[in-house]
Amino acid sequence: MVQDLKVSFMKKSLTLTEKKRLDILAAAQEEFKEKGFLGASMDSLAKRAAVSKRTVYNHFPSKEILFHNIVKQLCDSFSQAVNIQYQSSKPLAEQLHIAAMSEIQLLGSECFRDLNRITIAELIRSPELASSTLEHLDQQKDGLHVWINDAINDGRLKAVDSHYAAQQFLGLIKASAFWPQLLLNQTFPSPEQQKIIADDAVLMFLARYET
Amino acid sequence: MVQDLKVSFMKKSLTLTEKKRLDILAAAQEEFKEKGFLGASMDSLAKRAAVSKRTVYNHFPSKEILFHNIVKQLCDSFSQAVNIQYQSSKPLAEQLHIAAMSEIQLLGSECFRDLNRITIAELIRSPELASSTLEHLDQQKDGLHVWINDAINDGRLKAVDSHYAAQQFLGLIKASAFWPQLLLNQTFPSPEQQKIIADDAVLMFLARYET
DNA sequence: AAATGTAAACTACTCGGTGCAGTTTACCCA
DNA sequence: TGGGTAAACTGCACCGAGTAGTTTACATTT
Repeated sequence: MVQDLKVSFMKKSLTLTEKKRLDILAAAQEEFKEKGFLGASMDSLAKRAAVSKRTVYNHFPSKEILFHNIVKQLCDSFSQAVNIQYQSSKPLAEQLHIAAMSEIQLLGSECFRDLNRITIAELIRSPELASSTLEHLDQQKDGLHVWINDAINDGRLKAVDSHYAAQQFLGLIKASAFWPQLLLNQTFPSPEQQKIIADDAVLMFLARYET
Repeated sequence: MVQDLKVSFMKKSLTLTEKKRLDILAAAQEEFKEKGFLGASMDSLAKRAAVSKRTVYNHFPSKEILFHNIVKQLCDSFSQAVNIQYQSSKPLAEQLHIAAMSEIQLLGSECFRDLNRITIAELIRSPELASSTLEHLDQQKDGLHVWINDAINDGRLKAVDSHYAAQQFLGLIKASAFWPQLLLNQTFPSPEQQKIIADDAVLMFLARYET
């Protein structure tokens, strides 16, 4: 009984304060996504969250800190990276195709798109503001580069700079499934188109690098 | 003699009012490049140009119009597009390599880099603000897509979507010679690296699409 | 009744843009 | 070559709106 009260009390106090926090984060994400760091207004943001501006400042001491929290939150939300484990028993094409498809999935995911819409514009002019994005931005590349190294050591790929090769592979994919969507608001490729994009990337890559 | 006088006279008269105009444009380009459209300040810009703010507004009625003039000026400065003319008598690899190299040259040129630093950030959030860039941004792609169509009609490339194929080819190049420099401030590839990038792009492309 | 969270007013700016008085420059004509 | 006229430039004050962040005073809850 006493415990029940205590639990519900703590739960409520947590959720009520915490709910405001989440409301603020959600509103801030929208605001930053729409208007960028400079364009976003703390007043408008507070209104969006249906919360007093003072409450915003109770949770986040400054606009910059709030921005960093947004970026951090978005980074965490897709922490499961594109994981590709080299397997010497399977065909390279099969493994690469899986990697390509999961990369495309990542590029198309809501949170990844949001993260990029928010940070890339800031990245161009103030690297420190969006610095936490950098590692995440190309963390897939690192996974792929390890896979390529493994395949090279296994004698199944030509000995090339694995970072460079990974960059090529991902560039091929992003050219169709990332940049046009980010910059030109093109629609994201359909599942069939995704398959084609992945296939083409794999074919081109192996035609060049397979031993 | 008379002509000399007239020339120097006209030159002087033009340059003095026009010089201010050019000073303003130069200062505005720096300001926008450093701080973006929102971050740029008309006061700071006027001080940079060593010109009264009123004079700025005498030449350009608003910040937005000034911005558009900057973008227009930068676009015009590399109006000579990447021109690739299909020639059935020459090897595809040779023609593509030339196209790739001139594309890389364009990507590395000062004015093109400036244009992109200024417009891409705005492109993400306010397409209309940087709309004039769109055509120029991918005008090379259009040239390449015509070349691909010609090669297909000549029976030397498989029948594929030429826009898509051009996108792949340019994506391959941009992955190494554009995006890392724009977003991560990486150094531009050396001439030897450029040659490698171009070669790889050509090899991959032809391995996939040559008949 | 105490405490907390709230809204609204407030501070001390900066912004884009304008009005204006006075100065400098450019150009034409005598 | 000199003088006059018109245009352009200057610097300043100023406007209204909006900014991040802070204070104050009220209301709701427990």
